Amino acid sequence: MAKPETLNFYERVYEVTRMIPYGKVTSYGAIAKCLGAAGSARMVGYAMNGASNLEDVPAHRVLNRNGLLTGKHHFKGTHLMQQLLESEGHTVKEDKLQNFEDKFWDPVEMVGFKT
DNA sequence: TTCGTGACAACGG
DNA sequence: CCCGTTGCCACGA
Repeated sequence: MAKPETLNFYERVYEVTRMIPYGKVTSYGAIAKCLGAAGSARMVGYAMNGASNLEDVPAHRVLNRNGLLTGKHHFKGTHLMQQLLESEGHTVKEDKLQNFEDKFWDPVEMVGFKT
């Protein structure tokens, strides 16, 4: 008997990722924590794997806790993710987002979306 | 159901 | 800051 919530796990990630404001970024752990699955940060990225094709889901705004563009290799273009971030006013150096903490957007403080 | 995998995170050195 | 190891949980076969 699988829980219905687990089935929405991917949708959860997509929704949170979609609501990421322009010029902001977040981490997998933050999203996972926002969903109530703090220990499932890996699943967030796993879910994003299918989202990388969805333009509705700005997966390029999702980085690891260190601000590294860990998933850039999964995008259509090798450096597409970095260019997208730079296009939004960010600064990327060696696959690493500069001033990451300043641009970090915590979804937990936005959890009040309540569907 | 079990096994293996993974765009992470946290800890120790 | 970098490096290696461990834990985490959902998904696919």
